[in-house]
Amino acid sequence: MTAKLTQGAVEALVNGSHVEKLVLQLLNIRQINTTGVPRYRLMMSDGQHYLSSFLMATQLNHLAEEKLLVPHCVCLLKRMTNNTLSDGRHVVVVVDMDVLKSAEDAGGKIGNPTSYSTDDKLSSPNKVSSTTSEPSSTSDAEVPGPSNSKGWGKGSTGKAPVKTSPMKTSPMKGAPLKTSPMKASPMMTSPMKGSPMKASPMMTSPMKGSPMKGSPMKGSPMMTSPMKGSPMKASTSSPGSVPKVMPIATLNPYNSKWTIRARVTNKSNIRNWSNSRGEGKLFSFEVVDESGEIRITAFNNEVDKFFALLEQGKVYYISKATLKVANKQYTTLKNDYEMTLHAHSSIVPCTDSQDVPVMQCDFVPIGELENRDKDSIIDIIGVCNSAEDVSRITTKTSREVSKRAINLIDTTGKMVTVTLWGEEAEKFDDSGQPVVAIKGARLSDFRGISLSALFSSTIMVNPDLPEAFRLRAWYDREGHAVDSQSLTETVSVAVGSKMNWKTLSDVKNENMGHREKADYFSCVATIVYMRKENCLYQACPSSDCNKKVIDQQNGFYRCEKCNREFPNFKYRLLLSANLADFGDNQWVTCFQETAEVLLGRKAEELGQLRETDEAEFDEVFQKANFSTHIFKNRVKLETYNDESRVKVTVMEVLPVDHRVYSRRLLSNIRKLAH
DNA sequence: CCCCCCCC
Repeated sequence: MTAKLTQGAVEALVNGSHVEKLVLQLLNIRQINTTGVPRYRLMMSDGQHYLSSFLMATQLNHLAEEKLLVPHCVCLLKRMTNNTLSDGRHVVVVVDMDVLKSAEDAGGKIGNPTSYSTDDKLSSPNKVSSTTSEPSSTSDAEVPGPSNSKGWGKGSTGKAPVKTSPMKTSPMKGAPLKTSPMKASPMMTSPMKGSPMKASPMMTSPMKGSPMKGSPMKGSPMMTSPMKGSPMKASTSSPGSVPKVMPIATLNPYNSKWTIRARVTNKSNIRNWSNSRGEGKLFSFEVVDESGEIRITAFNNEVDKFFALLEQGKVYYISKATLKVANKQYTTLKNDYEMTLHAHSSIVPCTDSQDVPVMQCDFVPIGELENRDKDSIIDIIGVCNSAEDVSRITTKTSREVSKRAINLIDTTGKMVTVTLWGEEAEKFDDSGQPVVAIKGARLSDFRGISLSALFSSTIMVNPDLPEAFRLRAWYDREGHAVDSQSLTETVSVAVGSKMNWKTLSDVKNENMGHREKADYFSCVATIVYMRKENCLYQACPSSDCNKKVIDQQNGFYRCEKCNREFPNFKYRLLLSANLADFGDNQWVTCFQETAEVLLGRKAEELGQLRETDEAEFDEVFQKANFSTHIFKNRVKLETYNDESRVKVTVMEVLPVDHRVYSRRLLSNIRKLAH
């Protein structure tokens, strides 16, 4: 049986129609880069036409790596971004896709598709007949390169000659694409309504714009794979030519004949300096293109010449500046070099600039900050759901500076506080819960985990980035209702103020619970034993009664408290557990809610499990054992039959990683232990 | 040629 392909799909894509859920047959797959994260280009057929300009988003690479995507398999394309390049060509970025039918099951090529490659509209050096039974992709050996590199394939690459075998790889990496934002936007998954900002002409590259299913915070291919050995590199070496636009990533101090076309992402104020070596004024700015980023500094005369010309967010042709090795101590940009302008430097505004990316960010999900090193420089994006008012503080060097702490949340359910300084603090407006992206913030361990903006940080409010659109949609849909757990301690965190931290030996040494009223304490401890045999009991099914029922052995259960018999009962948990910390251990009692948290299962589930699958029932306990939590406890001396002993009841169980106070406690415990 | 990155 042959699979049914979506007829006319290729034509619809080429015409820019909004299409979804296409069933297409893979005719060819090819890796288009040799280094970095692999990127695959697909040739797909709808049975009538084939098109080779499908680019697979990297999160689908596993399909290729698991050898599921082999020629003739039938695919369901669930999500795409359809990009029309400025020269009319199309690139369809496949964002989500399933393999419906293996190549084997599909039983060969379906129909006799002919080429519908839009590339054919252009003169192509390696045009291939569309009637070949095994179409090769050589008519478009490359994903289109940036800007003025219109040539396909032959002669357009630097290191490797273009071969004509269908599976050849090219040296191009993270190929930048031109895009028409208006064409791409209807296929964006994020609703444009209630978007962080009106769509601006400064659209990011389509790859950057590809929604990353499952991992919205993963960096885009652009961010992770700086373009090296791009076609543009070779183009500059053609003899007698004027300096061609070069990718920033290819600049080095040994070649002075270049022009870059780049967007200003961060422009400093003019600053004066004075030291033993002299005095003067300077400002610096950062620029980005598809390939990378670089910092540029202007001194004295160049300050006068260029400061007013350069505007943040605008694109310029820049040439004739001095490249020198960047001092990594002072820069957070991903470039080994930086630039200094001199008397002959040229900076010219560029008007056709929409293909130059806005910024290269590699956002770290807030929930992942805990795994990053203190003082590391990271990019962060989140919804600012609350913010402090601006305040003035005096630094250790007696300078006055404004500061404002803002709280960011994201889909990880975590919140982090970021401190903004100076002008950024003063002008920040948190109204409307804006999406805030910060490039180059520093991770601090102050109050647990917090972030601080630096002079070099770029703060973007409601940036025109796909991550921002996704966050906006998430926040408006559900995020606003999420009670995010803060990684940063705040005085207002109730849980912090209520915590009466004790080690288990403290509890004994201080005779806690011996007074008339119960004592409460919190500890970080590990479960070392649970009495699973008696952890469940059959309780009265009436909603507000948890009394143990007596099995009448006739299908009825009697509750003495309610003085009634019921045909059913409910399971309740009453779990005895032994907790240990580094110095001591303690038996505690966990009732229903806390036991459910520790075991990760509902009482009813566990009851069923015990009846039906004892092995899995045991597994639940195996899994929970030796887990470490924060326990909030009540301790009280209780007397049975003239025998007194301290009884500890767990009131609440909190995950260790969620509560910053535990970090402090854990650190104290570590100190004590040594 | 600068290189400050703050405060609770």
